[in-house]
Amino acid sequence: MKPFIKVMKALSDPGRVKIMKMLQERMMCVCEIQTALGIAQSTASKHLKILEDAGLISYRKDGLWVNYMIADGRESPYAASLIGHLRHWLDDDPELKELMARLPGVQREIICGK
Amino acid sequence: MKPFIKVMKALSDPGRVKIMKMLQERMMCVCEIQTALGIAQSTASKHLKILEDAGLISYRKDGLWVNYMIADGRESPYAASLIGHLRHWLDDDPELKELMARLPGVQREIICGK
DNA sequence: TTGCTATATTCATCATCAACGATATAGTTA
DNA sequence: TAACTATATCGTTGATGATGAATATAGCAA
Repeated sequence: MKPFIKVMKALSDPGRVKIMKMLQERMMCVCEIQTALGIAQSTASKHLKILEDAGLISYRKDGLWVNYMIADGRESPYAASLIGHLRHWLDDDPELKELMARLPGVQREIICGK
Repeated sequence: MKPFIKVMKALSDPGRVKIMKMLQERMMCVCEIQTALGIAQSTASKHLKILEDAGLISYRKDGLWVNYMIADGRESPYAASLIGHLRHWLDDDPELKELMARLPGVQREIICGK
């Protein structure tokens, strides 16, 4: 029961759903996600941890950066199923569409390296 | 986005997931659900309202009783999809198995009509 | 080593939610 | 009509969760 509840809870927050939709497009580091959503760095980091605990995303370290990406779903069948649905679910949501349109302009080189 | 979040939130509570699994077996009135889960009547009623708001269950009044049942899913594609998955998900969960085993003994005639 | 940078963690605050008891409502029966 | 019963709603309390500022950690560079 617990793994299932974890996945549901993780996807019960609009900010985390937005992160999933963005990662569906490409992998991102924390500062990119923070900037795209306009939230504090600690908030972004915590959301990512919750998604990762649920088996919905994974990460790979690259020097100082941490690249987050959609998980392969091997860790949880519930996560795997929801990941699949989220590939098309909410595609018509106006707020998400606007976010996705802004996504190409969100690049770590511009944001972090000042 | 909001309807999706509603479905996820509704299924983020173990008690409500248990209600879904029980209703999958047969329709039930509030006092049966209350007894099966060992919770207060007001708590059961509130859980049912949350599930109904999410489009996961519906009800039919029968005199003084209110029979709750799994929704047909026409109200929300997210609800419809999760309802489908929940037909087999969590079937191996020990706590749920024990609950389902007790279900046949939970009958409104025995509980309510004292 | 020392500094610099991206991320993680801690802490405090505020909001949301689950729980129960008490009360209100709706429908039945006498 | 007046009781009785199943359910819904109202208040309140305690727990959980989201947020941001501050601090700690990890890794690169000089």
